[in-house]
Amino acid sequence: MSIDHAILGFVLEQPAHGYSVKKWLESSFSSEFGINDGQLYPALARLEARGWIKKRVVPQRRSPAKHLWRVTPAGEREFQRWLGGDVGEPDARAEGFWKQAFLQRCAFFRHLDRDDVRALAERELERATRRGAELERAADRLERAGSDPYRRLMLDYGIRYQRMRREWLLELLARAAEPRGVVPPTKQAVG
Amino acid sequence: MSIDHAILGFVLEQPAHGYSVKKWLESSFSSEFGINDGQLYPALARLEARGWIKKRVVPQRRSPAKHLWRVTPAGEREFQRWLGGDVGEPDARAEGFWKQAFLQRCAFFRHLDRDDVRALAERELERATRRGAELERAADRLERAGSDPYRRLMLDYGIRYQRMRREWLLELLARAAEPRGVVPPTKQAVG
DNA sequence: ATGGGCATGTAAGCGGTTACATGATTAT
DNA sequence: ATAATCATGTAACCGCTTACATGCCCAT
Repeated sequence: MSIDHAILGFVLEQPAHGYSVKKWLESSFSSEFGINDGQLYPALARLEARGWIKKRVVPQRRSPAKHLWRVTPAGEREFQRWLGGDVGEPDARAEGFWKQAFLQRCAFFRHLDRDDVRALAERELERATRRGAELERAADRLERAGSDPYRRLMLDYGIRYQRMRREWLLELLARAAEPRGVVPPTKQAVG
Repeated sequence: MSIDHAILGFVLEQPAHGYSVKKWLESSFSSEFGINDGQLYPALARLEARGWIKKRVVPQRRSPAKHLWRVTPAGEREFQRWLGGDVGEPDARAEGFWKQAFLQRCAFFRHLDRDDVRALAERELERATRRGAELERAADRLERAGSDPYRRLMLDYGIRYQRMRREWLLELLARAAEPRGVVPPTKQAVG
């Protein structure tokens, strides 16, 4: 579910084979954002089964044949649907990088027009604000109950985290408001 | 693996039955830090199988019998071993609340002496610093490559996150240095 | 009567990681 | 010699979530 649309987005920008998607993720961000073989190849198979991508097999002299994937029109529609749609409530227990629906989408915001980006960011900002307020209420309760200071600090971690998210979202909103923030998508085959 | 020791720690403080552990987590932090039935009861069974907890069945008039769990001496040793041991490299993709080994341990720092807490926190601080530096290098690379500003922002998210962690850890270290930060553990049966 | 609280569990599924499997090429 | 790079995949496992199952009590 989660990673599939990210892969779809990357292949949409640059028709590529599995290995190059992997390398691209690792190089363009940081090694830890790379994707796992055991997840990458099954994901490509799923996307193909759904009719969202199609492969062209390119035989190699020495290594296994490359599967050059490209996104079908149906895949492109699906990607746009996903990108503009509602993110849903964030799963507080899954705050990993690619698991964070909003952050994942952020990788493809240049394919979305400014107003949609602003709308998504503002909704996310509301969520961060609400979550922060909840945690502050919980912290007040702990404070009044005279609890263990280390447990109080655990909530403080969450409070700081949500504050950081709000600040980051405000920065994103500011950038989205700039006159020439959006770069047109490039389409080049890779590998 | 992960949640098991947290449960062990809670039961060590207050011998309790499953349902009350659940309620306790939800009430003392925030509803989202609650534990799932499908995870709680199997976890208790695992802890029992390992000989770390033992139950006393308390029949109820109207509801199913309560299983009052308490930690065995072996369980207490295991808990101390886990609490003081090395956390290991954080899994960057699992940044959820209970998945974060350091944060999880933080709930039980009052059972650890100040020096151990400081040592753990300083190691964690080093990690946050290192991760932050890595992300900043990656951001520089993106900057030089003239990449999509939204993707640059994704890395910024990580950078801000690690900065937040550093600040929080410094606060924790400051608290740990205070004269009377440590509250003696309470032991009361609950439910 | 309906839903929530109390109290215990089980089963199915999902996303993700780790390890396995293959095999030539190139760099240290 | 050894490891890393390129290039594809499969299998087993793990932690967690969701849904199911039971049943009594109390408040609305």
